[in-house]
Amino acid sequence: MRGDNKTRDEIVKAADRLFYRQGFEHTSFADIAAAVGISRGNFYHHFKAKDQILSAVITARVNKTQDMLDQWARKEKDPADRIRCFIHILIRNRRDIKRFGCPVGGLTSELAKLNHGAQGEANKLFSLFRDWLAGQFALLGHDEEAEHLAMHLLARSQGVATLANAFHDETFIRQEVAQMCDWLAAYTDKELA
Amino acid sequence: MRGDNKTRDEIVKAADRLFYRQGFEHTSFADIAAAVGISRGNFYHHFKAKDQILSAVITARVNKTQDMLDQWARKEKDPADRIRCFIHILIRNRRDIKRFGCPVGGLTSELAKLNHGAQGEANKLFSLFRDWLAGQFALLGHDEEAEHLAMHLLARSQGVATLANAFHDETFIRQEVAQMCDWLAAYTDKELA
DNA sequence: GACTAACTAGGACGGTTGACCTAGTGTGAG
DNA sequence: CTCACACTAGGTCAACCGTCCTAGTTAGTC
Repeated sequence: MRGDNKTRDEIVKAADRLFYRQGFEHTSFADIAAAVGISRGNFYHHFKAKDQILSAVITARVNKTQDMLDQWARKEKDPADRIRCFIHILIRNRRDIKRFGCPVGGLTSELAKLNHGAQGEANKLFSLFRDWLAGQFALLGHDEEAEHLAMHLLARSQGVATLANAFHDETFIRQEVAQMCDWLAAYTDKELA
Repeated sequence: MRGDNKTRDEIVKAADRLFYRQGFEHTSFADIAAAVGISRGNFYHHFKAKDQILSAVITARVNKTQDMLDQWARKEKDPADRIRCFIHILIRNRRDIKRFGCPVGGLTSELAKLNHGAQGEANKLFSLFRDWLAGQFALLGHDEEAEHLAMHLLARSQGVATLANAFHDETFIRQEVAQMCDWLAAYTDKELA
């Protein structure tokens, strides 16, 4: 099969999953190879080094995230509903979050500790959410504080994920999501008034 | 020197620092030995395995944290002021948080990904803060919701640390600390009213 | 059917890791 | 003084890591 990226895609998919569950450094080529069902030495035909797999994983996550944000913007016309879509990721992914934490925060923190060159790339994931959220808050008439509101919401989601993971507690996620929605309502009521 | 734990204490101190800055797995015996200025093979007289160094580090952190909480309780009589002490750790440690994130959350997340046996031990750090904060909220007359208020505050601090680290932003810490104090004031005003 | 290039398998490499061992040093108790 | 033991230095070990290499297979093109 000429130019077929099936194997490459499967490597990225397996690496994505393993990086999330075990962390980047703790995941070896042997782990990924076993998950995909291919030989170890085969990697270097698709990727020159492990860092390139990381780059591919991050790129895939960025694209997937962008698609998700676009979809929310298409589906929901009210910016407040769009923001609620973001908040509810915590509910939708609660099982994984409880077991493995937040994929974005986890990778970012690890790369920061490794002082890895791909830190900037990984941060694009956070920036993507931040800028999109800020855009929605601006649409709600909070231009001045839009970016800070976005950062605030991002931070709260992040903290909820970390603690839900530490305490293996799903209930806490539901409680905090409800509170975040209340918090959001206080900002949307202004529009109605 | 019989029974002198000086070297042992220095190993724990250096390991503590390096685990925070580089992560547990990414820190090797060679790193710690270089930091302390001793030989590699020397470790096994003080610790049987790397995991025992981790245990010692966690125990040291737990004791240090307990002392800090006791000190706050001794110094401040108003529970609200005590909680403000907690919130202001973010300000006091802003430099390190910006560069290395939260020591508690970072270690907990890493051990969770490694599925390491010391997860429970590390979580004691979180529990310590949670229970102490819950105690203060109870003193403020919020018995029923004390634990959730404690978890809420813990989550927000955690999120702030993660994002400050990701975006290398100290200003964000100050903004969020101010907001957390405002949030706290809403709960203390009830007492005054 | 022959040629080319994409793709795969699996072994070999240098380097690093945690762990272990042994020979040696220094100090305090008797 | 001398013996015992806490302590240290540094080498060795197997296991694992990311990387690289080569031989073999498959599949499109002419």
